[in-house]
Amino acid sequence: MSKHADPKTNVVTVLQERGLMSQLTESGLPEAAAGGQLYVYCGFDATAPSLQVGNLVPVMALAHFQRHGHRPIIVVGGGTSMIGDPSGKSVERPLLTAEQIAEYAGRIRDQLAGYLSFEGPAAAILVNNADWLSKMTLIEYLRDIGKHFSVNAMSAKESVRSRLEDREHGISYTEFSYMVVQATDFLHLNDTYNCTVQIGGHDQWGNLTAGVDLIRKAREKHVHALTVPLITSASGAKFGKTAGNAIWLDPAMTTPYALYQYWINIDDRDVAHYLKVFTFQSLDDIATLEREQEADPSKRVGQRVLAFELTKLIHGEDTARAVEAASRVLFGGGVDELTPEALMHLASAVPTVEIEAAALERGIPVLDALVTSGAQPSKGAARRVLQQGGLYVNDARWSDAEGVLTREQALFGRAILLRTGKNKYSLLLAK
RNA sequence: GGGCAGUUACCGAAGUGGACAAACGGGACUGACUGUAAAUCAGUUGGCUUACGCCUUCGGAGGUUCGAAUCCUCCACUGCCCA
Repeated sequence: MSKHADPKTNVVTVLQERGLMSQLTESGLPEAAAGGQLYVYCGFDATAPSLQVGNLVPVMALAHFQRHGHRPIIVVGGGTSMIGDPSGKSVERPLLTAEQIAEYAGRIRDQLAGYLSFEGPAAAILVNNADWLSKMTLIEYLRDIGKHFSVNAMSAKESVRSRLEDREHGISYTEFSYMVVQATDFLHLNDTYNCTVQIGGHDQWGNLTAGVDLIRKAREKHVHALTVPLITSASGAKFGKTAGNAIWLDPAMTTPYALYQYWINIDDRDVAHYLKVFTFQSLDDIATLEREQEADPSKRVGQRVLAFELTKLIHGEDTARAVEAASRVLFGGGVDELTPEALMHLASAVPTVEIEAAALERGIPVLDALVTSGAQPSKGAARRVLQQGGLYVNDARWSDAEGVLTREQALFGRAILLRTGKNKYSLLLAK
């Protein structure tokens, strides 16, 4: 696997080859990239305490830029998050305090540590747009920025137009201004760092070009905008979600085990595509994996590499090995192969609930166990699953709703492995 | 400020006094088939209960009624039109 890009290859070509490019302004970015170090920026919302896997697409694009010697700038949207992008449908925007944003910024930095280097000649820079947006006066904003925007042009942008036509929601003046504010960011970064490239999601195109236009009008400079594609899945399921919940990069919000499992379960048809987009594996290596995958799809070689690499990038190699091992026990040999050491690995990977040894001695009603372990939201739901034949205790189907779990079932005298459905595990562990 | 329309479960959307825990679709869950895949088929999808059943829910608060998601009053929010 080639970790470092061939510096002679143009970064734009690389992005294209890997399916990381959707739209690009016709402003000569490939030539500019070949001509020397560029500052490339991408903004991230600060409304959630963590990035999610969907955010990794622009992150990968930034990482490729950095590996070609360019400097990434991460903008935490402390200011813009308070306004709300009209392309997001949610109306309510939490007003975050400066402390919260600072905390989120720190987390984002940690989460990106596996992707971007914050040291060296191409060190990534992390800034908060509240630092400059909150200092701007209304008069300055209207005179220096607003003057360059035509309402007619703004109204024509997809993000605004769709809301104007939407009888249900409409659009507030605040949200309407979003693109102007984002363009202000670009202008500021251009003034401060001579930043000339902005990256964003496909739906950000209108906002990115607003910045390009502003810099052209206000500074008579030509800068670049590039969007990464919206990642889709072959089955039509939303990318980056399971059961409607986002896959977060924060291990407290999505466990590394769950993250690993998410990638292991990727549809065959998407594997090669995702390997290109989300890993740094060489295209040759990916082609090899693709051939192996075709020869024997049931081995999931592609998914295994995808899951391992992603877990490693996000949580580090040790964690990746641990969750890989845990997954191998659960979906390979099963409980028969479980050793006391492997059990400890499982406990750190699978959702685990500690119980009193005495409670286990007395016996725990199985339905209660399902609820306390968090495997099911209510006893009714637990009963339903059981009646449908979806409950397994230590990998053996369990059909007695009145049943009680005792030390007799416990592995090594202290652990009971619960499973609902095909692959949702949880562990009860006596102290 | 005035007028009109709307707010139903995870989402969309029916329901306009009793047969409503609330149609239908999507999503999700479970099973069969499989490879921890896809597709397909079947079932499930408010809480408690072995069950009879009981309890809570149709934007919020009151009211009318034997009985309210449905009628009335006030309030909040959203959209459209007028000023």
